[in-house]
Amino acid sequence: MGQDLSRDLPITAYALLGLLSFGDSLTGYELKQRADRTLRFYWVSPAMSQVYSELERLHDLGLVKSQGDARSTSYSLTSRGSSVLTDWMNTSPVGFPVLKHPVALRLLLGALADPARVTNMLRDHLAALDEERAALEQVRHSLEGQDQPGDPFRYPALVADWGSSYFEHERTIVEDLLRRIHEGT
Amino acid sequence: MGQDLSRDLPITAYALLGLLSFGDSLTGYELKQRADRTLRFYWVSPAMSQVYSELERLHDLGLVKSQGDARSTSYSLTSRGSSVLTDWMNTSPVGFPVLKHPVALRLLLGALADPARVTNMLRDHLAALDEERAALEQVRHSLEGQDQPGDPFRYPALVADWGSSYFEHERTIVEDLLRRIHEGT
DNA sequence: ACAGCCATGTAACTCGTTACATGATTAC
DNA sequence: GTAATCATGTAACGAGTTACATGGCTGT
Repeated sequence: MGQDLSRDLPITAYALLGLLSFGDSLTGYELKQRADRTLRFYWVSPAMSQVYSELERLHDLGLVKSQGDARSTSYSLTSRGSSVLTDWMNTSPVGFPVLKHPVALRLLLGALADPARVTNMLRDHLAALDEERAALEQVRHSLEGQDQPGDPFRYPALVADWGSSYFEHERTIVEDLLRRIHEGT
Repeated sequence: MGQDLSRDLPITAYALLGLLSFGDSLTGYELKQRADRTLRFYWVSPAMSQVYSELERLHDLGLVKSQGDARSTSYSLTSRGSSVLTDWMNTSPVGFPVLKHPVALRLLLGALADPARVTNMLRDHLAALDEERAALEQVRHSLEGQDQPGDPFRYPALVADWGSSYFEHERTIVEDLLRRIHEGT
């Protein structure tokens, strides 16, 4: 029982530690909500069941401590957890982003599909993009007033701006593509 | 033996079928190279071993046919493979992109890291971005002359332009972030 | 001779998902 | 009372990875 301390954790584990690094104590359920609100834009929001199993592992490793009963347990970082996370931030190899883009993948094969399907797909993507962007901007607004240098949410604010700008630009690209597809017909 | 025909294939299987939909016949090895050159920008380039196992499954399902011996086997689409792929293009739910962005994830937690580390990370990301973009633009150039409406590589060209524009914009965002981080210090 | 590429696979393993199951608390 | 939300887990499974193993062919 327990975990092999010599093995590296998956990045998702560090991400969850990161979500716990803002000073509060969260239940698995709340942690999942926070992941849905923020983490999902730059990483992935793990399934509920994975949140619980990951918390169990982190607890076994002594990186988080729990309080409360079986009915409702909340977790917070231990000092070891905090130092492991800081160490990961400072020394782990970063790597290049991986994008799984089902719209681009299908556009690549656009010749195989009904032309109307391609157009609809891109239009639907525009709508989805707007929705996601609105959700992200809501998060961004909730950080206002605590987003200046030295404030606790400065970095989350920077990342949220990054995401917004990404969504905004993606919109203009897709609009462009729609135009190019139609002028050529 | 054989595969359960009622089950859906993973998207990666359709992606591989898609790479075989340009009329030629490829070995597993060549298919992996094509994935490394193109697919990796919008999806993921599967490991060598997965390419082989996926090809075996597609063969079992009658979606690709093989020619050659055990020394070197090349695969091409069957008409069933082609119609399954077209059907997937026209009817499958598309879904929103998933981005796993280790740089953004770490920037979110930037407060925990050495400030120099954050800066270096972003600068390294700029360099990596330029490399990736150069690779993609090389692909794009190889499509020139066959990228007009009606040409075989029109859609791949559109997607390559999408990718280029994405890399370009990501560069400007990161440059902006670097500026914002330094003016606030 | 030796390096590097072409080519094909097997085995073990982890991550992460979906489906399932349970029950308490809160709001209407 | 009943629906939604809060809360926690188990089980089965699939996708995809890394490590390993093999061997032919090509260029120098």
